[in-house]
Amino acid sequence: MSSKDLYIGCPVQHARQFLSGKWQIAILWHLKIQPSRFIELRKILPGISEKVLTQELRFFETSGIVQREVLTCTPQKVEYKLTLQGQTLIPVIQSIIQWGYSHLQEEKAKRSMSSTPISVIDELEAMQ
Amino acid sequence: MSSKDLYIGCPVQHARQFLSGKWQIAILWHLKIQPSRFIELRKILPGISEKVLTQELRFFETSGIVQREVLTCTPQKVEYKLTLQGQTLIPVIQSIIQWGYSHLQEEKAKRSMSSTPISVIDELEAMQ
DNA sequence: TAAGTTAATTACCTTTAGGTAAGGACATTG
DNA sequence: CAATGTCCTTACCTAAAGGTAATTAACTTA
Repeated sequence: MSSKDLYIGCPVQHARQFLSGKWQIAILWHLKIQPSRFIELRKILPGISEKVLTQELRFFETSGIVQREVLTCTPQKVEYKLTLQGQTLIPVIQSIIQWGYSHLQEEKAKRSMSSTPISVIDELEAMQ
Repeated sequence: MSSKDLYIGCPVQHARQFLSGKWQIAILWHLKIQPSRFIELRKILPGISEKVLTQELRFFETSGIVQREVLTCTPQKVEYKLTLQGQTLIPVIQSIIQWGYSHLQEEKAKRSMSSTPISVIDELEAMQ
């Protein structure tokens, strides 16, 4: 039994398939901003490997979240875009990103209130 | 550099620390429903190991998401509950679970429309 | 005092996720 | 026809996540 099938019936584990991967949210978020080609996604997500990018695109495709479209033009292009189902994930992703952003801001605010200079904290972080 | 520190500054990766673990959403969701003891969480989350449960509780504690409280009563009790910061995650988690639930329903609807009897599909799934 | 309960911790292991690097298929351009 | 660009696939490896099981410490109950 593969991990993808492990949690048939649990909403949490079901949703997790689409949101917990390192690059999944970033991929879907960018496809919401605009339908994109393979190469564009690779550029906009610095650090992602081609293996994982195709892997996730295939998974989203077979799950009905993303639609793959081969454009007959020159040079050859393959465009990926969200399906209607995929678009239902956008508000969820939006709330995740919004929370991440706010929580980061709060952390920064807390640090700048402390007596330790920010520069020192940043240095310490960089050393790790 | 640990994976927890890898993405300082990126809202997506920051939020992912709290939501992508196998049991994280389930733990927080239950703590929203009610403050709980270690043993209660273990019971309500069948399959979670004690190791992972303490691990996540420690992480949430040091992140300011969950508050640990030792109750001076007999028998000894340790209660975990969401902090104010932790409560800000609840709408996010709610939208994730809601989506998971709806998407599961859609999948079921699709399967029952197909010509293959559900029983056969279920058998095939069980075989994996 | 022995046994049980609660809340852990730890060492060890397996599984999964993700990264690296090589290469292939197909088309276009020079 | 060689070189280049796009969109992959594959084999192999490392690192991270998670599970198992033994153990502990503090306390309680019989």
